[in-house]
Amino acid sequence: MSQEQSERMQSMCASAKAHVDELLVLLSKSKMLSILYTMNCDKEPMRFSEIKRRVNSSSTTVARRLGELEDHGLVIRTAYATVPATVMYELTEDAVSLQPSLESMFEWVLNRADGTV
Amino acid sequence: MSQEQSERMQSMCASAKAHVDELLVLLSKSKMLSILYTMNCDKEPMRFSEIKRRVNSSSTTVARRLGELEDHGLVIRTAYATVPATVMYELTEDAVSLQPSLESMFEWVLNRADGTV
DNA sequence: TTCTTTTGTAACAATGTTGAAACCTGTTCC
DNA sequence: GGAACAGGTTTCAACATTGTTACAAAAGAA
Repeated sequence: MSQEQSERMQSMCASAKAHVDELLVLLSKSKMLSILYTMNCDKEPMRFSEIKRRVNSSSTTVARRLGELEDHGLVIRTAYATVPATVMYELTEDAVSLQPSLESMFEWVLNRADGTV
Repeated sequence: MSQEQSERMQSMCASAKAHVDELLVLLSKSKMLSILYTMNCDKEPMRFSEIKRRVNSSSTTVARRLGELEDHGLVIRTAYATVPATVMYELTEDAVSLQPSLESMFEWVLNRADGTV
């Protein structure tokens, strides 16, 4: 960790620490990293069913995660009045700026998984 | 995500996918990211009590996480026969190679937490 | 002898999380 | 009218996770 970073941690007030914790809890929820990773694959907005299919989880969980991401301003939900319904999800700029870290994290995970096979 | 990366994902066999999932579940456990981040602060081995103090969690949880990390070859535990007991934990090379991603992830989290204060 | 310390573990009650199943909406097709 | 579709929500029972408390070991200090 950088010197600058650890200094920032130490000088943080209680409310900032709470926000850091909140974000870490958010990112640590089940399927959260997979959802973010998946949504960055195609840079385009993605449908609910497509996300669900790719991360291989229940509607309930996917809906919960997407809701949490929306609450935190990390995804934007857009509903179209088609029949049947079409809803698109896309990452906000803030979320996109997290992607490089996430990508190299997945790179590490993929390498590690290869090794264990 | 890189073209290469998404190709790798798609061509993965079931067992590799299971390993990826397992690693993601591991990294998503509570306090896990904090522990890895903290242990990278000082590049030196760290005592149990120091880790516990810094991530602000119960002995039980910290012990569980460190055990899981050890099981996955991400930390090395060394016990010294002092009285009272001294036990040092340090990151393995594999874990150290994850740190750049983790650092930039925390950088993002810190920036985001700053903004919300 | 009893207290103290570090580093845990075991048991357990409380709490949190999950997915399955049922249900809902709105519109088009038969 | 009834089915079908996407995209959910609600409910709920099963399951997972958490922290608290109690305990242990080992040896030096009081």
